[in-house]
Amino acid sequence: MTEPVNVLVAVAWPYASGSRHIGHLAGAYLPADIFARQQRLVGNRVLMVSGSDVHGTPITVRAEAEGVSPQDIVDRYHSQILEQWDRLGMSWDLYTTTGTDNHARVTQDMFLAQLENGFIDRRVSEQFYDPEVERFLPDRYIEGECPHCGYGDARGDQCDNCGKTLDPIELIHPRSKLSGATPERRQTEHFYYRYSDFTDRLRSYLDSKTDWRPHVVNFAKGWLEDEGLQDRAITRDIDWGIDIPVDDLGPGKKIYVWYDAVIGYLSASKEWAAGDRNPSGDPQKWRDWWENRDSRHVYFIGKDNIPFHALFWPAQLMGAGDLHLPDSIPANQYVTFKGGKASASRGIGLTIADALEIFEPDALRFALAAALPEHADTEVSVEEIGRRINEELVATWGNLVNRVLSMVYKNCDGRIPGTSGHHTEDLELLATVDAAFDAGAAQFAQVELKAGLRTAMKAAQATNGYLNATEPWKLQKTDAERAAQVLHTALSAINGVRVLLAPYLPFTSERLDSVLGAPTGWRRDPLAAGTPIAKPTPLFAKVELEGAE
RNA sequence: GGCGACGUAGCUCAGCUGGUGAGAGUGCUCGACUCAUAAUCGAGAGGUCGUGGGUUCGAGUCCCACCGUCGCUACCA
Repeated sequence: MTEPVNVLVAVAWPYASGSRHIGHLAGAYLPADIFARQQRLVGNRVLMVSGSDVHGTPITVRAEAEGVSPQDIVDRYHSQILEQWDRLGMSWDLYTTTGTDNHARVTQDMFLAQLENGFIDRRVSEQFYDPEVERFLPDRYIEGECPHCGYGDARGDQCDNCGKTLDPIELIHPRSKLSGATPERRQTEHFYYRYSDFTDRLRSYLDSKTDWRPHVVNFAKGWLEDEGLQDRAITRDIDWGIDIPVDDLGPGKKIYVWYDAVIGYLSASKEWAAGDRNPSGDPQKWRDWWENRDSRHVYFIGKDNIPFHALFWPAQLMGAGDLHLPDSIPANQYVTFKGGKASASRGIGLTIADALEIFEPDALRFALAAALPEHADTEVSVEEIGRRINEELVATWGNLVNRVLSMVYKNCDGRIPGTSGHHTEDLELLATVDAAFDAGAAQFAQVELKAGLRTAMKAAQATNGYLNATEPWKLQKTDAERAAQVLHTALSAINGVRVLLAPYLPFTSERLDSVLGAPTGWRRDPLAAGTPIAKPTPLFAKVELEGAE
């Protein structure tokens, strides 16, 4: 085997406002968890981090609408998200929030380093201001009449009716979404990050990423094509956010979300190192991932997040010092429902909570993993998820385990039989399963998780075929010794397949530990003959889908 | 408007740097089997690879145009 590598599995930070839907799950969280689990089995040192993004205008607006504090909103959704991760089997090394003191400190340190290095400066600009609620307004909080189509409720950034991109200045009869007041223009001073200084470095950085998915690298390069990256303000007139570590601008200003959110990958790594979950106890352990050229950083995000992770975040890292840049950003496309992008706020598709009401966690993970939008938008529906579970997961894998365990239980005194040698067909089956580990490892290295699942399922199908060919239920009557050999072989194959599937199906794979023992790595372990087995029960129940959805 | 991705069997999708008769899963038909959650295994039917041009000895795979779908368009993150 190759030397263990330090792998950072960095997962997009969900916004702690509103419910997550299964598009988010299939887009980022589930593939991250599958990948992380497989990498741990391979023997790599995995650090999988993420957390809830607690800053941003929408949270403050929602808080005001409900008459509670932003922290109340954050607490509500963060705990809801945590509970769902638990039910889904997400194997975080740390899932934190951007609301910690640690995150504020790391963000401020990075800000100061970039300021010191000359990549942050101050500029004055004009912004829209709502005099009634005394707050500066993001573009999309200004509404008015669209100058192109006359639609009355166009937002300041875009008209939902004709789809044209707008500048709030263009709106006819602009009004604040918060109060309805007519916005005023006021001057305000902010810190800007000089992203434009990094255009050339980013260009060669992206040019070196020849193995990235085409849609990711093309999209990122598209931003650099013309005049390169633009500098962006990284502070805001807002009172909910991280304090600016220098007081040059006066009160009422904070660091803005999208500058600090990506820093969460680093701050969470430091929080992990300093905490109880770091087995080494060394608070400097984060350096093994961030200050190590041989580590590998893989970012799991949806395609809407590509600019932030392929451009802005690398530029921030470059400006802060010698920290490890993203090695791979296997951004997924979208899961669609009836042709539309999943969106919890628009009521399209299923929320994670809805899905967990209908499907058991492993079955849901299986169905979504089989439909990951790795290369193109992928259509899913409740019926399709149910079909995948019943026709593929239950029929091929669940039934295989059940039929073999049932025969072993009945015919072998309830214990794993030993074996007195193998026939050619036995060895062929085991060789097929073992070969799947090599094929699967190659697919995981490319983060082709859908293909990895197919590889595992093919091994399961080969085992079903082996049973139909050898017919141990007949041998039992004529040649019990050979029947035991066959069952031993089939169970050994299952022992391999369950490891191949373990990244996808953590709960049910673990249920087999009592019979097969815990996996020791990305391989098929030998069986422990004589291990008693209980009367088998199916790993998965079929889903009953009544009528049309 | 600009940019990007996608458009391949009924359905959901693979097809890498162009090269023997276009694939998988599922569904459908037929057959085998009955240990197993009416599950399994085998065989078969089923496709103008969006449309029209072009490059090439040869294109699903490269180029152009068009049609359709989706997304992004920098103050949602």
